[in-house]
Amino acid sequence: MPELPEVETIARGLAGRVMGDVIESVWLGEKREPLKSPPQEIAGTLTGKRIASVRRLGKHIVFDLARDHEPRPAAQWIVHLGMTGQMLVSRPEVEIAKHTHAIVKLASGRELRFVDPRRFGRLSVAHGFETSGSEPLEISEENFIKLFRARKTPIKSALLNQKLLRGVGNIYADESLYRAGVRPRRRAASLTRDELHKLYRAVQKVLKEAIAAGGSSVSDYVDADGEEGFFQLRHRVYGREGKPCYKCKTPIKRVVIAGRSSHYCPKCQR
DNA sequence: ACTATTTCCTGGATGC
DNA sequence: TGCATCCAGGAAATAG
Repeated sequence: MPELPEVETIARGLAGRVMGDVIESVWLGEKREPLKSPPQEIAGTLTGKRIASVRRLGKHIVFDLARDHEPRPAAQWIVHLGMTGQMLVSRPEVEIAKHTHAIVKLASGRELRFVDPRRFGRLSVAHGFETSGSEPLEISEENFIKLFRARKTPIKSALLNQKLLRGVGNIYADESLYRAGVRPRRRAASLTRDELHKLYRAVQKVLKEAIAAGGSSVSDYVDADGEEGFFQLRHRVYGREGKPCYKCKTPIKRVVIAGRSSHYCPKCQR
């Protein structure tokens, strides 16, 4: 499931392959769920535009679209991959995968294909796209600590709240809390300054390491080249229910918090 | 202004 | 083997 490190990896891969290319035409499938903007608006905004840049914002992929010969982007194509979404660069002769919801033909002859079996992903267009929340790799420690002050919700839920931090999902929330030694059910406001300091460092460390590893490949995540990441090999708690903690051998516990499976070591995390 | 719960989706795993 | 049921979860919608 693509979170910040996976989306960063994908956006970088896409930038290297389609930046500067021009969109010739757009095909959108029958299903309406994957579209957040009306289909004519998406097709109309994309067609004829040059892809000036591709970047990540939270868990979104942002394609900056410019009119030919104009340096400033006139619009953005926003892609959220949801859980099972993939954005692939394909040659036109490659067979169209099941659950392909959009095909964008490029002047270079290749195609951008959006494939998403579960249809939790979303496509939209925008002008001056913004999202709420802070980038976890850019926020200052002082502002990070302020985010959680006076919040009654479990720290795990607060980490997943995109209006606070954007880009942290279930895997990296669990991995960060383990490294910070904090139990996921703790009320956010109950964390001490020292625990918040450790959590700040842990979130940044985990995200940076995961980006360096090309993300975590669980379920069907692959990057723009169809390559898997390998950070899943370094997960210390996520997906390790019942297995021994790497530090103390205590079996890792799994509980459900706000409908999300949450993994932690009952001895190392307090 | 927050917080908690429900809903959307399909493929893979599980159970009988 | 076949069929039914459950589960994964990001974010929006709904309810409190």
